[in-house]
Amino acid sequence: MTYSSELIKGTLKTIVLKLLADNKKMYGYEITQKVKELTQDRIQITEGALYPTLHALEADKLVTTQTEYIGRRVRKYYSLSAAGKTVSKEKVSEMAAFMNTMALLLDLQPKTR
Amino acid sequence: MTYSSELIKGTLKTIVLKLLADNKKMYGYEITQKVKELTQDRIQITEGALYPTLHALEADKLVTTQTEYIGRRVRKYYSLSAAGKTVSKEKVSEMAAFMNTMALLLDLQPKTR
DNA sequence: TTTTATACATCGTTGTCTTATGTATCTTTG
DNA sequence: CAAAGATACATAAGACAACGATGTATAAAA
Repeated sequence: MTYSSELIKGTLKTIVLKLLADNKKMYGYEITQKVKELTQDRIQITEGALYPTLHALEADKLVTTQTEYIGRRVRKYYSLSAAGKTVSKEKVSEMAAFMNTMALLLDLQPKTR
Repeated sequence: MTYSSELIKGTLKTIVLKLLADNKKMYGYEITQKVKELTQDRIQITEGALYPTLHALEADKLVTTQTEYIGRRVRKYYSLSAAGKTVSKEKVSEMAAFMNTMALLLDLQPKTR
């Protein structure tokens, strides 16, 4: 089962930045698999969404890249820049605050209980 | 302070349905003010987003409307239909589940603590 | 009397994601 | 061994939601 994709909108960049903050370097396909695994298949990142996002992060200088070859196959690793680390933290805490507000609004038990 | 609006995307319908579940009948402007109040100005619903959403909910038969006049000014009240009540509950619990998953993914303290 | 608040509505633009498509290599399986 | 599936990148067309601007109109406050 997957969430109605509407909810996931706007969270992709945050997810990617957080994973990179935890893992030093990751490549695109690895990110999709990691998210699938961590969320027990509940969130599936499509490649059509991920790659443009990674390219945007790179254009914004939030990540740096390094290409490696596994046999003859290309693998493009992404790592957070200094700026990326800052933005990652900001995005994650913004998400946390937003979730608390939503919990309040939707009358769910708030985290501070 | 307002959240980077990206996060709010996809949650508007859920918010509206939840408010209507709690309040029997509300009109558009009232909804914008209620959300502002409940979230202490952290979430601001714009009219350009709200009215089309309300119209969509109506087209989907999730809400019924009734027009009233306050003096000479029109006010359009929205109420949940039976189907709307069901969908409201579904959307809210989907949102709750999604938030738990995101908390897990972002390594925030999960709600069950 | 002008500004602000209330109250509705639509429309063009933007941004994000989906779905589809394309290329290529490597591994597993019938 | 051939086909299918997994790994790995990428782009492009289209859908859809929300933003920001704009418009109309009434009521209240400054």
